Amino acid sequence: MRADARKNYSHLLAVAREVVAEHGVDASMRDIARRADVGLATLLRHFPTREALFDALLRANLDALTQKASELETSNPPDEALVAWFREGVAFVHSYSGVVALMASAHADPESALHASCAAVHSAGARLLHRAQADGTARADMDGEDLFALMSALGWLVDQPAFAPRGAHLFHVITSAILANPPSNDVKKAM
Amino acid sequence: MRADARKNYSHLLAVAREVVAEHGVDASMRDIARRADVGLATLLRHFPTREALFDALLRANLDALTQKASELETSNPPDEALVAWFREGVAFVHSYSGVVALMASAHADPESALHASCAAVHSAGARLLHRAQADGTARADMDGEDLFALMSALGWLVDQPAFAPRGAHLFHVITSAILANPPSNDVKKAM
DNA sequence: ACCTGAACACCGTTCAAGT
DNA sequence: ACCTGAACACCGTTCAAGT
Repeated sequence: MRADARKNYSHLLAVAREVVAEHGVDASMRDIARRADVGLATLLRHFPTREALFDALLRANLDALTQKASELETSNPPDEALVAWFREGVAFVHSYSGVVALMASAHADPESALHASCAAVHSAGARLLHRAQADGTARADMDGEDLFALMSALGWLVDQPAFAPRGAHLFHVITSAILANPPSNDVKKAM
Repeated sequence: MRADARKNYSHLLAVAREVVAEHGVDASMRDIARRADVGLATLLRHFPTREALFDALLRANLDALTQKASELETSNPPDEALVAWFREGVAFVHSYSGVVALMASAHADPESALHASCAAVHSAGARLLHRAQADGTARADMDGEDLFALMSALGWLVDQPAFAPRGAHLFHVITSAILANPPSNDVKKAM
């Protein structure tokens, strides 16, 4: 990669981060290019599709979420670790408006650039869930896929202005469904 | 309304129903007009905004959902009635792809054409919830808003190709969170 | 190698002109 | 009253032409 290309690349990424923070995942590619003082075709050259752009934007965060699961796995009781990580996950999908739909489709499509990172998050979560299930503190009739789905659903909920104010409470309700024997004190402690 | 106008109106509505069934709520207005063999401006004249179109498309179904709540209220035990209606609601938001986001925003915006019908659904659900709470079969720390939110979240989940296959199971998980004392047999009976 | 303007096919909105 | 084509300002995609 040539020097000017590399400079364009990182500048575009920084600008994209701003614009997406403002307008969510439906931000206009043209708008990003404009704000970066660069031709639209140049943006498309670095990121041929909107998904490629979000791959670059989100990969680090997704990997951090996977990493977080490993840490919690060794240092916390299974149920608290699960809830703490679940909270972390919901917060992440809330980081950019609309990102949850993107992840859901990336998760379904193996061709997607984000698929690998999503799968890593998925299985990191599954490990935490299985540990809590073995411990008897998480309901047995769930798997990593269900956990991922519920995390996404909560992410979607807090993304809706109508439901965002109730986010914390809805988190509590869904969490209590995941924990087989939900003593509300323990849940609050883990939060 | 003139005769030709009325004819156009109902024809547009029928065509819109088809196109939306195919392409979801993001269907192009231009496309609908085209398929109806009518000028785009004519479509916009009858339905000035996409939301006005969906008001016409969905109002009958929303009112039916409200009606359904009243019926269940008189003829079923509180917990079964609640679960049965909840299921009905999830099925409805699944009727057109993407309709759940539309409803969430209509619910938040009092100016929306769909606001009244959404509010009616909302309070019909709240009545069923309160009845089950008084009965002791639904958890006490929820209100109609939470019920509406969870219904929407499930609607969103089954709308995602990645999660749709697990819809029934996720319904069961969330339902068990709503019912304070969830004996899985009773839940299944109510389904 | 890398960048870019321009052409293309789409979209929703608006409005003057037709019947 | 009601309909409509056309102009407008947007969008993402593509590509020949520039450095």
